[in-house]
This record gives sequence, structure tokens and C-alpha cells, in this order.
Amino acid sequence: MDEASFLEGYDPRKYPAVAVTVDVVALTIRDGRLCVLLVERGAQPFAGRRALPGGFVREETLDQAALRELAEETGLTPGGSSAEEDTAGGHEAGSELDRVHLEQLGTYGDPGRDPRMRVVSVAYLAFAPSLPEPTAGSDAARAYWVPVDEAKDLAFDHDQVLADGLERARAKLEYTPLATAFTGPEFTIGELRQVYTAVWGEELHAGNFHRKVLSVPGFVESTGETTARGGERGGPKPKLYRAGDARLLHPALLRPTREDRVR
Amino acid sequence: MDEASFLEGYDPRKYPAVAVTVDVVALTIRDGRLCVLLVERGAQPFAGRRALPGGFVREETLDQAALRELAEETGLTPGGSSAEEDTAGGHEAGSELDRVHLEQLGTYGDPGRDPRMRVVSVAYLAFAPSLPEPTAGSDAARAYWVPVDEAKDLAFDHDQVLADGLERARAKLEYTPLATAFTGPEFTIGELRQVYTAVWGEELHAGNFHRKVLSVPGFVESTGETTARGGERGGPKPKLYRAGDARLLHPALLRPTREDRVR
DNA sequence: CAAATAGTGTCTGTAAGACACTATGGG
DNA sequence: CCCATAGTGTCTTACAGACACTATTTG
Repeated sequence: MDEASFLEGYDPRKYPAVAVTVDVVALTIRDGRLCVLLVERGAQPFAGRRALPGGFVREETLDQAALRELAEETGLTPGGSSAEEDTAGGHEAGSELDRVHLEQLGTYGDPGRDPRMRVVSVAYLAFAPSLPEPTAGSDAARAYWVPVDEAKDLAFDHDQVLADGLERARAKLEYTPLATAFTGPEFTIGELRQVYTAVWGEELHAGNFHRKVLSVPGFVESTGETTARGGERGGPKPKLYRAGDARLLHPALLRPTREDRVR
Repeated sequence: MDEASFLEGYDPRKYPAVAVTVDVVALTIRDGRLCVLLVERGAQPFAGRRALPGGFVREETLDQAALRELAEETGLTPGGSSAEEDTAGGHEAGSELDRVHLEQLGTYGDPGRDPRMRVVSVAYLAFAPSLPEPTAGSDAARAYWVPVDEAKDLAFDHDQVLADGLERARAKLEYTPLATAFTGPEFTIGELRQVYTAVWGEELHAGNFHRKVLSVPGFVESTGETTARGGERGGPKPKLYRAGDARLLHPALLRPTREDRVR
């Protein structure tokens, strides 16, 4: 049966129900460590286990569903989590949420990934600047940031989803300027380098990194300012930069040569 | 509502029905042109319009659903298209279908993309070696290969899906050896170059391409043989190669420097 | 002052692209 | 014989990484 014939004679009640959810791999950097937002599950199955935040898709686009879930779990956008109406139109002028990068990661739909029914989950990947612990807010009390190397044994197939998200994030830092999505609106080259070292888990040569970043057109642009103070343990006041207008890095910033080209 | 609370009190009948389909962007190269597999729609909506092959997801993984749709539309795997049982277990030892590369492309789920109900479609991208026109087979009579630059005004949001698939394919040729998925099991460097020019739509310098391909470890390996005859308009008998064991090209084969790093 | 960081200079190996050239075989 | 293609040589430019070095600021 192809799509055409399916749509001709389609009757929803003839087929087993399928639920569509979104799950979000939200990454941020806290204290120099790459962290992911997790929630504690209260109910079966996987009660007590940690899981990626996510939920049912309503009358909205998939992107909107992912943004809504992220907002609810981080407690960032004041948009009420109680409203049951169509959220397609508006959530209030979000604060830090506007600086969050959100993209689709992949879709996970193996039969049996949820023991109770067929659930197809569209996973999203989010890059966020350092955010406050979400416990402050209302109903997001069960969510918290966990260093990615401590995020194991997640519910459902979320270990795999997280692994896919991390690999995507590492690859994206190579050829896009998305590292700036982890920083504030103004940042130093050193802060940018810390993003790379946190995500890649590898030390980078400070001098070469500095020159490389400035040589890629459109990656960063100078604000003309410097920080008010030098580093905590000394050093000159570094210059401040903004994200540039490039959407692709050319030439790319390749990860340290893992001779391990996968065979 | 997050996933945890959704799963606690979930009742499928409380929510509007959602259908999940797979659609396949199947690409091949015919007569030096990049072509996509399309089907003619017989029923409303979009009757008479062309669309990507696809269909309803059954009790199977999403990957299996995509492979099954592709098999049915190309008429390649003898596996019956009439069987209604669980296909998770087996399709017969497929012929050319084993050489097809299949990967998930993305998921499209805007409300209203199908005028009758909420349909979330998981799109797949397939790279196939030159295949016979599928009209030969049974129920695949409505499917045919169309040069991608003539594939316009497709049904649903398939123009967008196709565009995303093409961009993915072009990018993948840069850093993976997937160009070999478009060729037969043995190929010449010239044939491989034709894959690149067809997909990228750009001429490549034959000499530099030749040296570059051979210099990337694991991209191709020599069979020690040459073709039986030279080119149609003369020339030496080129050597034959097989796909190597690399899964990533290092260093990558970058597209001709579009100074247009996207801004 | 000591230590740490920002930022620059320089050198080396590798890779990409431009161009030229030889060799081979079909029409 | 003509011409297109296979395959190689060489040169120039660009870039990545290693290393060294100076300057600046905090404790």
C-alpha cells in the first residue's frame, strides 16, 4: 500500500493508534561542562528513571511543540503551561529562549520503544546559553541539568537519542558558528574556546584557535570593547565579540585529527 | 504537559487521530542526470499530481517501512505487496536493493500539510544504482524516474522534502563515500566523477579528481582489472575500483568553492 | 613577583586547484 | 588521423598545527 492508495481509503479506526511526541535534547554549558536537561519520571514505565523532556504534539507544528516543551521544562517563557488552546499563535516575547538554537534531530519509532503503545517520537536538539537551574520555576521542578557523561540509563531509547544528539552537536561545531549559541550575546575568544573544549572533550591550542576563529569570515565580529576585568588568575582584558553573520564556517574548524576515520 | 504526565494519563481516544507515514526521496543517476522516483497520484487531494512514494507505517520499524515502500514502488524485492501481516521478519534476499543506501532525512508534520487529517511523515533518503524503469513490475506501474530539475509542483509538501533531500545528498558526497552507492559494484574513476557532477551540477577537473579520490584512504580500492573497452569516443581502458572500507572521507572532497558561504 | 591568559610571529607539512603533458584506443 | 579520455607531473597558494614569544593583569 503506497501513500496514494492509503489516503484514498483511509479510515483512522482501521489502524492501531499511534501517538506522536517530541523529545528534546537540550544542551548547555555549566562550569565548563556540557550538560543536558533531564526530567525525573514519576510513573510507570521507567518510574524513577531520568528521561529527556518531551510530550505529546498538539495542534501545532513539530518545531512549536519542541519549543513549547523546552519552555515549559526550563520555566523560561512565561507562557502558561496550563492553557489547552492552540499555541500556534503566540508565546510571549521570550527572554533567553530567543537565543536558543533548535533543530530537528531525528525520529525514533521502533515498535516496543514504549511498552504500552506505538509511540513515534520526533527528537529535537537545542543549544542554550548557560541557564539558571530550572527548579526555580513553577511546574518545571522535576527538571535539572546533568553533565552528559553522567546521563546514563535513561528511560525509553533516550540513551540512543542523547548519543545521536551529542554527535550531531559535535559535528555542527565544526562547520557552523553554533558554538555562539552556547554563549551570551557578547563573548571572548577564550569563552568560545571553552565551548569547543566542553563539547568536543578535547583541549585546543589557544593561540591557533584564536587566529583561526578570527580568520573565518563572518564567524565573529568585534564589539570594540573588552571585558572589565582580566581573568580570575590574571591575564590581560580580552576583547569582546558578537556572533557574525555567517551561517556556515568556511573553512571549517575541524576536530583534532582523529586519524580514526571510521572504517 | 510533558511526556511523563502525558504517559501517565494517556488515552488515545482523547486526542485527535494522527497518522504516521514514510515518504522516500529515492535518487539514482540515469544517463548522467540525477533522477528521483515519483508516483502519480490517482485520488484527491492532489489527484494527477506527482508525489514521492510513501505510505502508512505498519507494525515495523520506520526504516523497515521505508525499505518496504521503496521495494514495492521499484518492484525490486519480490516480497509480495499484498501481504497484510507483520513484515518485520522478512523480505526475501533482495537483489539490487541490498546495494541501496537508506537513511532518515527528516520529519514533516505541519498541521494542514494533508488537508484531511493530521499526518506526520517521516522522510527517508535513498541512493540507488542505476535501476530499470519500474514500470516493468506489477503494482509499481505508476512509479517512474524523473530528472530532479523537472520534479516540480509535487503534492503535499514534497517539493520541500525533495529539496531537503537533495541538499543532504550533495553534502553527503563531500564527506562520505556514498557516491559509490550510485554505481555498480565495480566502477571507474570517471564513472565516480560523473556521479559527483550529476549530483552537484558542477564540472570537476578530471585530473585533480582522479588524484584526490585515490589519495583518500579507504575511499576506493583497485580490483586490478580494467574495463574491456575504452570509452565510446576512444581513450585508454580505465582501471576498475570497488568501494573501500572508509565510512568517512578524510580529508573531505569539498564542493567547488562557492565563495557563497551562506550569510 | 608569580602565574595565568591574550594575542602575535614564524615555520613546516599537507592539501587543493590550475595547468601542462603523455599515453591509449575508438571512430 | 583526430579526438576524447585516463592518468601523472609540477607549481602556487592556502591552511592546520607546533612552537615560541610578548604583553597584560590579578593575587
